Amino acid sequence: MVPEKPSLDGLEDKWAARWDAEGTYRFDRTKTRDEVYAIDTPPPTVSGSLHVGHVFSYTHTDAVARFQRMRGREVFYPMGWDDNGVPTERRVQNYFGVRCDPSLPYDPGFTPPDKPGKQEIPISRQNFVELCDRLVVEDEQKFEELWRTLGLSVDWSMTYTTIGDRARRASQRAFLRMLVRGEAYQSEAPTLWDVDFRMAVSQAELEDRELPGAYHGVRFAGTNGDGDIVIETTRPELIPACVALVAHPDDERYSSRFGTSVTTPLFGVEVPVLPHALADPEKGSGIAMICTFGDTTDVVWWRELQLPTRTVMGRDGRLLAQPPDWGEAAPDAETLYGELAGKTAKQAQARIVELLDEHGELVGAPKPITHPVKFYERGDRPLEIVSSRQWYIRNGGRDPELRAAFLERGRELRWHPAHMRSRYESWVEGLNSDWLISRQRYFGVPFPLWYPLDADGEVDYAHPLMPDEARLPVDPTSDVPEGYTDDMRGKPGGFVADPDVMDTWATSSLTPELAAGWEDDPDLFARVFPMDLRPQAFEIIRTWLFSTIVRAHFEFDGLPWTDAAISGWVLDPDRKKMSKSKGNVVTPMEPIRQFGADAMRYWAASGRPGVDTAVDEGQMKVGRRLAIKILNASKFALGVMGDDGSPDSSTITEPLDRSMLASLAALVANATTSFEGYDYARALDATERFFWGFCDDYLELVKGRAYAGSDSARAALATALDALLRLFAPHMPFVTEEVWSWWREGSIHRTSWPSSDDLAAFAADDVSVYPAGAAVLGEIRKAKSEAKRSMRTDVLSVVVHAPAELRRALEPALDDVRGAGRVAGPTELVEAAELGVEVVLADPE
RNA sequence: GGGCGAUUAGCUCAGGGGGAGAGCACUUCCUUGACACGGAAGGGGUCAGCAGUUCAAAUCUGCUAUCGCCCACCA
Repeated sequence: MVPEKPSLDGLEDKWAARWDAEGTYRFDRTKTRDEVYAIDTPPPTVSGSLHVGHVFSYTHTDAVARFQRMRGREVFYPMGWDDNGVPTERRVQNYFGVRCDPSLPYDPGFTPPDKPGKQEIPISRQNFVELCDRLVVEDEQKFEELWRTLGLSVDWSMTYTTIGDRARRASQRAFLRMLVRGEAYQSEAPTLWDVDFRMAVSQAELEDRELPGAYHGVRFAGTNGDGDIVIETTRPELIPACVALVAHPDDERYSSRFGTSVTTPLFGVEVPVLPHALADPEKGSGIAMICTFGDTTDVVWWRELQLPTRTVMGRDGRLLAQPPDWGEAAPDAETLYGELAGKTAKQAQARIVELLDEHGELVGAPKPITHPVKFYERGDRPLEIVSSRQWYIRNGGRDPELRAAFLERGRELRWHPAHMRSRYESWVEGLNSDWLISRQRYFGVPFPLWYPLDADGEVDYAHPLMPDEARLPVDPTSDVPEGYTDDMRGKPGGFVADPDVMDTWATSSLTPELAAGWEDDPDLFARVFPMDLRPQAFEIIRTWLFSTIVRAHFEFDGLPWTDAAISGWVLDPDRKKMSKSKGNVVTPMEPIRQFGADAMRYWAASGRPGVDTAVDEGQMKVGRRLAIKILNASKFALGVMGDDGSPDSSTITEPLDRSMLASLAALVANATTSFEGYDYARALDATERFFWGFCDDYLELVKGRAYAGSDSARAALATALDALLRLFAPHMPFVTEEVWSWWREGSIHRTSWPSSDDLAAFAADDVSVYPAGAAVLGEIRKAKSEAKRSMRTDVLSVVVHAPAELRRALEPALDDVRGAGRVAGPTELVEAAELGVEVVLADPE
């Protein structure tokens, strides 16, 4: 039933509801692995705001999903919600005005105030987690509404979260198995530490920021009559933590001093002068002080030169109240240290520079520089390095053989676009430590471990108590290890819980296992794992993609998927990266309402795989225009072709019709190849190009014959419309479904992708009739346009000058050209080297 | 410092050894029986620069410049 005046209005709501009611995208779990196409959907961070970036990359994946579904694969397309981790924790704090205090007991009757007060209310860990759960549900609904409006073909009965029972169970089970196999281990070691979050941070969460600083020249006095050595440091406040000086072994300025010692300024602590290849003669004065710990190089030196530890930096970012163990020191060392104790790094630096100056130990004026400083990606202050006990997962950072294995996994994986692999490789090659997975947070998956206490109440970390897998998930702060009772918690001879939670990536790295029902649903798991596709953005290759490979490699000795499709960034209209802090984030619902979901998807699909793409309302308008064109062209085709739902290809006899279908066959082959290579954009581009030509030229050429009742024209229109709607369906699911419903049964999204086989009867035909007819018609239009006349103007005569080949191609289409061009008089074909058309128009009335 | 990508019309971008392309914007015209939420036609480019390979280079190779991103050891 074709409407009088087709419209895009309301299509999103109408079809989203229908698809939901009819289960159009429901996963059929009777299918076996070889019939399934499984997608490891990125679970969006629900505490984040809705963002056009979401629309962009999820549309790409959805187009691929729809293509695969039409190709006959049963698409496993679940949706996850990432509600685990620091962003959610922060959001809950701000939203409810609360703060987690794990020492408090659970209050079952606690309700947060309507509006957050000025003072954060301290609540127990369990109360905090409950508020997280509550907020997350609200956020998930907003995302689901967006995805449904956008037309994502996910099976909404197959959702998962990264903090729910299943996720905690899977994370804990995976961790325990790694612990047993020796792939996870704990270690007391210097760790990058965020002093505001009071949390250890992994290499993958670091970013460098350029900060202003200054080289301070500082004098170290020689011992045994040696001269002074002047070092340059950007962190003079760490002088009390100095354990040695170090210079390059070949540096002649210092080679005579190796093996001697100097004393630190102010504190008079004797430290050795040592050679090490990592010291850069070009930097500063070429000799550096090693502190425990100012930077990661200090850690290397400290470890390789086996230096003592003199800790001054506290976990709160302030200098410790007590000085470190210096052994021999200047008489007033402790007094001087007292000037620094309790100060932040910045405050301590200002004070120690004054002290150095007063004591004449400062050489020259500080020289301002800017230098890269390591930050936690969400943090506000530079990271410090503190020694702490943490859990690690081996990732090849300290093991060349394992590193090679992960590089090999990266080569097994098919990357789209291919060059994205180099980001993976450079990351893996640059790893310098194992993956630190413990976080000193409250909201997350707890480590499922307890530690025994000996008779003196000392914790025995070397012999963690593990729960049986059947008990998972556990919360060790409320659950009790086998063989103990709750009243033994914290008592000598009893036990204590591991206080930490896992890094959010320790759970996210299991999304394929989680979505597939690992161990919880073995039947489903066998049908969908390992998966086909991981779609994701390039900036989390080092985290999400790599860590997912690590987990599957250890647990299943294989890749978690065969293909990775890496999307680019969405930039704001001025091509700046969008970020909350810049305030240039474009929210997606408004433009979807304004232009329509298909138009929004069109914009997204026009962004090439892996290429950064700017938000462009112009492209959305073009998409809208295309959607409207599909409605109107379909209306026309259906209007003239009768109710022929299944055209008989044997009636298509006209060379023009056959020629058009021959080029359509080529288009189908092209779009199919593009989609198979995950290039949705190229598929759409080719289809769109064909379609506009089809509307401008073929529909005009065939119009007269179709009105006159030509069986060939009608069947060709039906064949072409059928195929074109299918080709557009992955990109523009709403408008194609709407048109499909005018003349076909069922959903277009459960029909098959057009194949070259469908058009095989025409594929061998001469494609040149159609373009020849179109070219001459174009010349006639041009003549009318240049004469500033209406396209309705009658043509008195036409002389076509053309080479023989073109004339031969044109001949069978001539009647249609004459009809479409309103040529009333004679048409003559003349030999010429190039196409030229003489057109004589009727006089204006 | 190492790596990846980009540089094509005013703008946004395709293309990838043999005619320089699309959309937007711009100009002119057309209310025609699918479409004014239209349509037709047109103007506009030293394909960043230099060198090389080739019968032929926007395209392949090398170098340079500029931009973006990733990585790297904060003295």
